[in-house]
Amino acid sequence: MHRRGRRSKAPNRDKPYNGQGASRLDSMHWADVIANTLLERGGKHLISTGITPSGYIHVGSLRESITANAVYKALKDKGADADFIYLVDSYDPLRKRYPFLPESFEKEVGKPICYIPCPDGCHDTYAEHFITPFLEAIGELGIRPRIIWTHKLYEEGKFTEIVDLVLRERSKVADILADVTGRKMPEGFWPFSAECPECGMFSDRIVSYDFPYVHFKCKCGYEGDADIRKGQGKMPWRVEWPAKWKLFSVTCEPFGKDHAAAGGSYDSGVRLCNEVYGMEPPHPVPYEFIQFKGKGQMHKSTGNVVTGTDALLITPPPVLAFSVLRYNPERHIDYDPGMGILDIVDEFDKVETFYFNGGADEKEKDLLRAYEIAQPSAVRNKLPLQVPYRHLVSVAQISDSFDGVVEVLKRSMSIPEISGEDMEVLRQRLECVRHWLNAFAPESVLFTVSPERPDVEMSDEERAYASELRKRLADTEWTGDRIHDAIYETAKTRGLQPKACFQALYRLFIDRRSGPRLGFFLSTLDKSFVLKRLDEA
RNA sequence: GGGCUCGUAGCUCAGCUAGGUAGAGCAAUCGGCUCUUAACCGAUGGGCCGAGGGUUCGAAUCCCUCCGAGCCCGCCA
Repeated sequence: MHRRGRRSKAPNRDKPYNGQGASRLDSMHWADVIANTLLERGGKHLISTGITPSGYIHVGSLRESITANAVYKALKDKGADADFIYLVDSYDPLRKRYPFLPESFEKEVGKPICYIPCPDGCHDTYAEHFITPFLEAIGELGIRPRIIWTHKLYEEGKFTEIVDLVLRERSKVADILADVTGRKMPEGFWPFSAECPECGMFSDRIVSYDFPYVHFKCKCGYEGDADIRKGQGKMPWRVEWPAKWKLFSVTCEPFGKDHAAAGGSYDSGVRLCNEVYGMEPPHPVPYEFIQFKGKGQMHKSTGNVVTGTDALLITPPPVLAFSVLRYNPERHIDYDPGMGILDIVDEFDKVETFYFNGGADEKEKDLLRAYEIAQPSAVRNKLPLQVPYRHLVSVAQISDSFDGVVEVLKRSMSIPEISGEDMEVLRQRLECVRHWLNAFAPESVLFTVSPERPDVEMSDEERAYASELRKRLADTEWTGDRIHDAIYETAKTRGLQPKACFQALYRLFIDRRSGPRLGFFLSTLDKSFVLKRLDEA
């Protein structure tokens, strides 16, 4: 069905890239499928998503933004009238004192996070403290929705009509919730909690309603009125979520599978849309969570998580986006922050090559599209410089400075010159490699070139070998191959096992018994440094 | 009690919404001037497609059942 619609579009409208621009491929990438479904509904489109920034925000939430952004981009690519908003649920109460919070925050539990102070004193509020780095992170991914703060919506009275509606229809709302969740609704259920001016907590002990005032009693003993026009209270989650759909006319929303379960909040939202709000519910895009391999399930509440920011520290942004976009949203992702990350970058580079140079087969077209959508900004107009990521892992450990790394790369890969754009990519990737080496890399790939001769024992034989190798290398062209040859040649003439020679040299340079391919490795080092070290053997 | 996803080569997964002789990457093995070491190039090996049944001329692909793994909902968000 979507196919027909797609075929009717002007074929090969424009041809941005040499032969493989994926945007005009018959991509059936899931983002395009969703976009097509939305287009069949016609009209304007609003993608909405959001979060309650109650703690450190993990990569799973990054998936939500990446997913929403992909649909948004796909719509835009098809010329649709589309917009994308991100709702920061800043008016939600702090659920509990999370382990990462000081004890003093015990008294803040129950208050809206927009009125709780920043735990580190670096932001104006608790909510800002946690959402700011997250928004910066998605910004790096090129995701820039309109940011909307829920507490402001309440303060500005945007929800007034809807709150009035649900209060008047409260028995209907209660019936729907009871029906969907299968639970018995409490006696005096009101779809509203008032914010107590006395203690700052929310109270759901509502006594009566007479527009615009909700009369309530607080646990703290306070009794009074809350003005629904002035942000003096809020709807509960299951009611508020569809209220946002109503307020903004949301047509599509990605959400975690927790909301998607039968009887979950999407189900009740749909019923409320149909039976109370009188609108068509948004097209759902349920997505599965991302798990960091070997780290167990992540939970916002434990604080013991790999945050979205952390993920970006070790993963180049387009690569992270790509690694999410390549899978269907409902598929769970095991994100391997260990060696696996090297594979995913390699995969990304391979797809990148296909994108620009062609060679992808039919089945890989969706990957090309994923690559395209993953770009934080416009797709480059030709194949970017690709430095094998694994090579970068070695080089990063040889030189501390960026310039030094560039130097080594130029020498070991014979790259004539590097464009500004490529330099940026390189810089970004190098940063990621360094963070990865610090935090996630397995011990087996780590090494340090000792600036001074390491305190290792060398046998007479090994010393003699080093001495002869030094002589030979002095006249050797400084390339990996030649050095490699020299190492073997020397071993041969002295009747030694190459293995033993390798180990001796590794010990001498990095104080280990094994390491990166030796010839290439030494070629990345300064020649006089190498000769000097051999002298010191 | 209910829902979702997954179970295909050692690992990560394609292929399954157009049923027709099993794919990729990584790993492994072997080669690249008598040279094992984590760049690069090339080659090779490796899978009764979780199990059982059904539909079909034909099923990894569709249907049913079962087994196994993970997660979520039935508090709150």
